[in-house]
Amino acid sequence: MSQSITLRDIAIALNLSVATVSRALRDSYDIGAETKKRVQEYAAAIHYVPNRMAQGLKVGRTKSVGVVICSMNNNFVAEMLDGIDSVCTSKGYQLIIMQSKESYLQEKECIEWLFAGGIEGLLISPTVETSDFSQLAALQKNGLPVVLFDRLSDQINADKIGANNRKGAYEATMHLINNGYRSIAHLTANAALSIADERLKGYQDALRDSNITFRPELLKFCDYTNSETAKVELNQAIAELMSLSLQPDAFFTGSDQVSTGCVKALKNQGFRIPEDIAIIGFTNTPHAEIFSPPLSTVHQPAFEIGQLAAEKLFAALKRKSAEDYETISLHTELRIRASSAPK
Amino acid sequence: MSQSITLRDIAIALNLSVATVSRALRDSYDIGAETKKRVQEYAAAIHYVPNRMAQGLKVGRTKSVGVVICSMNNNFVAEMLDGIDSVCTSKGYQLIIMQSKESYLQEKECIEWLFAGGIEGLLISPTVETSDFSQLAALQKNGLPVVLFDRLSDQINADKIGANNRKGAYEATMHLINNGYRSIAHLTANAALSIADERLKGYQDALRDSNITFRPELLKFCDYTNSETAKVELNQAIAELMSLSLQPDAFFTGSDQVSTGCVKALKNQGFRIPEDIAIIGFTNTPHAEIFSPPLSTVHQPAFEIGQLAAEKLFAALKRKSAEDYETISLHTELRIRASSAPK
DNA sequence: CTGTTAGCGCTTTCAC
DNA sequence: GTGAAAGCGCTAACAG
Repeated sequence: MSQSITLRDIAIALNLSVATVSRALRDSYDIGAETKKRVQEYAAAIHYVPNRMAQGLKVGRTKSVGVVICSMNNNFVAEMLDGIDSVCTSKGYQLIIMQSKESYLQEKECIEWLFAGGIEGLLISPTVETSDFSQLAALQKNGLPVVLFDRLSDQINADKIGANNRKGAYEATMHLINNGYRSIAHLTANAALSIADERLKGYQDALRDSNITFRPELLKFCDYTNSETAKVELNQAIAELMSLSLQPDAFFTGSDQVSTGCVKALKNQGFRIPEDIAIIGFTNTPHAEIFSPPLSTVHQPAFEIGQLAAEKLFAALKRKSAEDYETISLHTELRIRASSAPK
Repeated sequence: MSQSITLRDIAIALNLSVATVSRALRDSYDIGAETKKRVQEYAAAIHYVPNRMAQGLKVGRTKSVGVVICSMNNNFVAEMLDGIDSVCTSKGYQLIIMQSKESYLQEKECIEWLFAGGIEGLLISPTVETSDFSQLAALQKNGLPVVLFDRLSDQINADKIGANNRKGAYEATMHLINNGYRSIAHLTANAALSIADERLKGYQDALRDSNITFRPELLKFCDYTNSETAKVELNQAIAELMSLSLQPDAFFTGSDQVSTGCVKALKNQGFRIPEDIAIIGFTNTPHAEIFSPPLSTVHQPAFEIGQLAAEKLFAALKRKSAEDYETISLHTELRIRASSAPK
């Protein structure tokens, strides 16, 4: 139990009242310059830290915002966080990051912890499991601005910032088709994710527009919640696809983990890219260009998503009475490399 | 300003006293089952969240620990955080992550924010700029357990968990020497970092033990604090090295960013790996095996570093009177791939 | 079983 | 200019 230094300690040491010390530290007008200096120097010397719990209790809320993400174990999320961070820093707000690890329960606890700790706003990218948004809605009603980013949901009314996944997926699939591929498999993340669904739709749009019939056996969902089983699952999915009588000639992969995982698995199983199988994937890995072969990607404006989400949050913070919610989709960018070279 | 629901609100609504409501929610022994149920159901229905600032003020500190890292924009850090997270979750503690962005000032603010918010322990990997540890020391004296991880420092007495960087660097350099390379350049991160220093020492140890004279012109520091200038700096460093009359035949790279950056830069400048220049680097990128060519790496037990650091923290939390500090170095692992094939 | 009361550390009127 | 006192929301004696 850490015994912190309190205002009272300083007051006693300096033979002043608690009120005076408080005012001196907050640089209040009506405190003698001499006293002010004495107090401030003493406080600095003993590394006094005001108890934010007491301060927050008294004064309302704290200059901080919280963000809840599932995991930051990939570059895409890290970039979004950087975007959020840049805005918060410029506004003089502290950013508190918590991981939900794809667990709805853990997510609830994070949200509660953050709210109970006095954040002024919340940025969240929900877990796969999350379908009940009543907790968030309740907090919103209590006046807490909430912004969803990346993974969005219709279940809640709020500002939402994400990538235009459907369009990105459409373009990626079209690119493969234009390069002569016709049997395009789609490997993607957990079906419950909004982003997975949108990407699937984009993929199907492209097939339809190109008069290619959608073959359900070419669609594989890989649950990347558990990274231990994920690898096995992915390897199996690929094995199944590649033993089809009508083998696919290209993969469109719908997530970061699946994309890089596929390249790894394909190489391990002895397939050549793009000769045996072409591939393009949704991933922001900065290493795509030094893969063997360089990996074509659908690149998401991760930093911008984070930035915009944070800006929306601060805007909502300003106007208090939030009602005119907005959903914004940012454009993705096709980065064509050797892995999807013309057939 | 979010207006939260308080115990008083519930008390009034249910015609009870605040104390009774509090006890009912904490499932206290001496509350009627009926009342308890009524209170709990009502609280859940209106999504009551206890104000942690008030709670913390009253009861001491909160079940949470803080971690301050510079950036989580790389896999190594993310893995360490996962290690920390796993321990915290199993102990029922919340983990609050804050980024210092290599700024000493920002770091100070993070630490202050966390402490003021009532964390019970602190895990920290200091910034490049950090040389004054008096803030941390003061908090320690106030009873806050502090554990350093990855980036360590002699300037403070605390538990410290890191990789055996010197040995890892020694092994990597030896590996290159054993494979026939003699002009081994060392590109590494900011000189101020303890880990950079240790890796440099390991590199020099290996040269000495192999009777190869250390050539200062083969040593390049690349400041990766600013990722915009970093790329330029790295490209220039490589250009300088490769235009030496006594050109290097191998690189030993001392950090995550430098390692992958080097591969990129070398390829861009048209050098073949390992024919023109071999390379082995300190990095935990999960993609090393699908690089072109697959990149030899010194792999750090990132998850374990995080795990051990967190365990040390909880141990210190238990015994209160921390004094017998320990520094633990975990072994790194050489992962030999094609980029450092025999000359 | 439930209510009353005090106090955690801080800020902020209101006195002097 | 400085001090005294109230109160933020909560918990924990102490009463009843």
